[in-house]
Amino acid sequence: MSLKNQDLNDRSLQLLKTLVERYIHDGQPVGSRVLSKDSELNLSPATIRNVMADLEDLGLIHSPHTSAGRIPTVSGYRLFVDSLLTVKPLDAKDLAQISLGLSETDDPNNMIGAASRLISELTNMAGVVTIPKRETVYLRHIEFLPLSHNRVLVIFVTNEQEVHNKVIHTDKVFSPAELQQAANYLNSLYAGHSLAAVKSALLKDLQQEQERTTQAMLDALKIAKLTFEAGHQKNDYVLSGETNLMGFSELSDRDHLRSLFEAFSHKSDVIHLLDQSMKADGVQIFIGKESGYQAFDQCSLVTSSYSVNDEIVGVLGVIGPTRMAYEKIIPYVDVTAKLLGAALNPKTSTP
Amino acid sequence: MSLKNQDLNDRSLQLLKTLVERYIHDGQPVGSRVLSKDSELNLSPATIRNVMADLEDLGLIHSPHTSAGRIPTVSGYRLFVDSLLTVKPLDAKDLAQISLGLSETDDPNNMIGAASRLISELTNMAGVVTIPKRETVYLRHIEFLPLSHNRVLVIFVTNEQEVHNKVIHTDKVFSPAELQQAANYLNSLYAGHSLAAVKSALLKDLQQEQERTTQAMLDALKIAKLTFEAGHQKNDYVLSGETNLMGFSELSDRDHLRSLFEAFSHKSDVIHLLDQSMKADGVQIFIGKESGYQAFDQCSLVTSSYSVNDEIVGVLGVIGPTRMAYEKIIPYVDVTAKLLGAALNPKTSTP
DNA sequence: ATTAGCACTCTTGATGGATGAGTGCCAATT
DNA sequence: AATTGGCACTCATCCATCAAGAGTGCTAAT
Repeated sequence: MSLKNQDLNDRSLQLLKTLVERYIHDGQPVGSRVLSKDSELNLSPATIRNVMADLEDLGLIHSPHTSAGRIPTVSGYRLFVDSLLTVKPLDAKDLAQISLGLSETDDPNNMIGAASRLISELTNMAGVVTIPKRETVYLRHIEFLPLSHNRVLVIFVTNEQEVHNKVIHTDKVFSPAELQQAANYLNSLYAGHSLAAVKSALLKDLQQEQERTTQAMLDALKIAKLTFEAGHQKNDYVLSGETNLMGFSELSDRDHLRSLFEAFSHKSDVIHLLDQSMKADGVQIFIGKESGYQAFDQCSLVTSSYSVNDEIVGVLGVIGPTRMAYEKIIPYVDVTAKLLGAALNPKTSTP
Repeated sequence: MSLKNQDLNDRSLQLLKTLVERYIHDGQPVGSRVLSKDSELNLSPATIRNVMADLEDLGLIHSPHTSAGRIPTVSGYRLFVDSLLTVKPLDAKDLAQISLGLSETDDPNNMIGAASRLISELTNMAGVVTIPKRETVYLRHIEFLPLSHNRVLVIFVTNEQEVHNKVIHTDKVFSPAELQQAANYLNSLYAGHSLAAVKSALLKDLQQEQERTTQAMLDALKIAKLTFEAGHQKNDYVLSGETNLMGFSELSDRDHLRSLFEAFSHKSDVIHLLDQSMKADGVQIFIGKESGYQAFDQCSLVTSSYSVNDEIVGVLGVIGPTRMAYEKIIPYVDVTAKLLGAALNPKTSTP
């Protein structure tokens, strides 16, 4: 009745491993017979059955019905990926494909898209990459153009080459010359400073300025305040190859598939999930219900954060059915994330 | 044996109409019995059957199998929407919802997204709106920022407030001051001209300039050439509520659904389809295979172009199953397109 | 501790009415 | 000449039954 020895000896683990591998490979519940033949250990099906019963008691596998084989539970998968998995190194061809795919463009935005497409094509699942989000954003340049009435188009550039624009409503109507002057003033004052620094300086300057300087400068500061008061960092991601997910029979349930795609549209759930993996570096894995979101019950998410200049700026990942070839997917994600980080690294000047 | 009178008398048309309406309403093939009760004309099922046989000979309806009722063919639907349909006017609540939804933002891009979302929510199908594409695009302002090496970030504004940016690779390395000077020069020369005019002027000026002016001006023109030589108008659309399509049993076929969503990702097919409706104004309808694209075999597309200042700039549409409530969808699309055009119209100054 | 044997359970697929909806056609009716 | 009632016929759908096969759990033997 009581479990023998340690609850999990090497043999049970070995069997769990081949069971998971086998199930991942052909998607059928695996029974004692096949497992007996598949495993190196020469054991009869009957013995295997005993071990399987133990594994089931531990909640690592379960059988969908009496006369079917066993399939891994979430805990089973977890144990598998954490300690049993033997990762396959990437072959040279794939590596070349990734570097090639990433080197096709200069524009960071296109590069994100390319990475997402690449990882989705390599894995035949859905690829997802978050838009880079830097801790410290430097203001590089700001510019104002008048629109009708009191509306002003603001264009500002952050970091190297990230262009943002928004429309603000000012208290009064400004002439083009006034706006030009304001931009010059603000550029001289704040260019090269971090956005956070600009915001706080702005508040301080606005108070002090009130007493000692010209109306024009005051106006400039007010406009700047309107510009920066709402956060401009878009929390967003690029998704590719969603349609690949329609090919997996395990996600066949119409409603499941629908809620999955709805989650992709709403974005917020996915973003929250990706944000979690942002903290850690290295590959992270959410298996099935571990994600905590209904829609992803039948899915696994393999992610890795990517870094530019040793700062983590985003996450790259793959979404697929729980039953995926983790030993291949993990290196794909790992390498692609690293290469993406490298490709995003602004080229250092070589004189 | 021969068809009586005119091939299609009023009665057959009347019956076709109620048949289509009935089928659209509850999705079941409709038989002679129900049709007999449903239609105003007091005819026995037997008579109806004769008429139905005629309609089938004309290719307007067909039956999926011997003992089922009839369903409309593409031609049947076509005849229905072209001449039989009685369009339902929009009720006030929906109208209010549309205007409200469109008035929530200033930014044209957000407005396109809002329109797409609105039409998809109102119809419970997929909404699609093309990014406005004007015939004549005016250059308003241009600006250069140096990047590393010989790369330059170009920011230019067209029309009222459309901001574009791209990275170009110049022949030589420019200082910030040189770039500033070039921008000033180009702004004074070309601001306010149409992009087409700028492009041709550029070529001419480049030749003439070669003989008579400074190197700086020549450089400026060269940079401008790099900027404008590739088209920048993105041919794109915003899609919403795709997931609604998963709810329709007639699109149930996994592979059909998949190829539909793949078409959405590739975009090119959809764009081509939408471009076709761009030419006509008023509501256009593609039914089933009429679109010419495999993926849309089971779908209908109801579109209307929308205009700003009497110039057609884009298309708004709805994608759903062939069996949709055309009499409701058509006014939805019609009105939303008109209101979108109005909302996009730059506000005229009111002093 | 391992294994052979065996009874048992449960899915899957095939088979075969029974039911009911709907048609097509023919002869009778108006 | 158009309409209608009647009737035989065709199919899809539903449901029950049955056999085959896979896999288990338990027990007794090794």
